[in-house]
Amino acid sequence: MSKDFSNVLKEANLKVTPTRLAVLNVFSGDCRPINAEYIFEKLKAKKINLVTVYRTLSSFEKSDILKRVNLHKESIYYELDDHHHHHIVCTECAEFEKFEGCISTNLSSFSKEILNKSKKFNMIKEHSFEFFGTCKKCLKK
Amino acid sequence: MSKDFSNVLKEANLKVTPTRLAVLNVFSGDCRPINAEYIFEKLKAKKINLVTVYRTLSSFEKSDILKRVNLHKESIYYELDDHHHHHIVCTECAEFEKFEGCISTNLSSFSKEILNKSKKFNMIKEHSFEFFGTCKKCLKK
DNA sequence: TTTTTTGCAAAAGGTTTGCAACACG
DNA sequence: CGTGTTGCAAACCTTTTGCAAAAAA
Repeated sequence: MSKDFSNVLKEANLKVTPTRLAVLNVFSGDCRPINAEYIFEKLKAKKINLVTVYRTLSSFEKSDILKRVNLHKESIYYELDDHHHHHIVCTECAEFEKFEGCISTNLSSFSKEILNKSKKFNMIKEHSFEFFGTCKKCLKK
Repeated sequence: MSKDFSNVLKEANLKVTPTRLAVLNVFSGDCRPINAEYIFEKLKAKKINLVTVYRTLSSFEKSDILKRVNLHKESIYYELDDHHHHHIVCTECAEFEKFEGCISTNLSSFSKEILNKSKKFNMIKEHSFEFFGTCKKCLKK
């Protein structure tokens, strides 16, 4: 059931440890944004310290294995930095959904245009693009 | 130098107090996303409690006077909810810049398309769209 | 006077840090 | 064996809450 992510870690110059492999497996298991607390709960049986989870997430982010996601939530959410996509997020509950397309075609020309007009910036590294709404369940309440 | 925002407060059914007027003036003074700490510092002379600043921001957000902005920063940023725009944010420092255009033309048709495909959502209330990069000053370092 | 707002102190979250013990390579 | 990783305890920082005093309408 669990993949072997040793090579991912080696490529990132991170030592292969049971903790790190376990954390990566949580991400590949439910492929959606998750936070430190969630991983801690999922791995409770392995008695991994919450602090270690935070440090693991932080090092994975630096190594571009994980990516921070902005969900307007109280804590920091990450997901595997594998393919480009965005989210619709429910502002009432924890529900959300991925969507694959971006603003597609004209994004790169749009960002060039922005940079041309900009006095302070001449480089864009990434962008956020999320929709916020109320999910069907919350609408019924 | 300072505008009178009494009517803004009255329309929102909020009582007109010196503290609230002062906070609104900070926002209209530097029109950019700011956080509680910043307002607290700006109004230090008036000896306004930080807790009060938090409560003020919170009530302004509920009344749609202010809007939360997602800047990937550690604390919550707000700005006046007057006209639609987005930001380029420096990931290295506090620098950022507004830009007026949105993903413009095809945003609404894009969001309809997203909702058609979605199983969990049938309503979108708002969206985030921010560029992240390194500002010219930070690039030089 | 009634209700809302404010200040103070304290608590609550989420996240980070220091240091020593441990484990990967 | 050396350096990177982990656990534990404690600190930190931002934000929230409870309660009583003060101010708005």
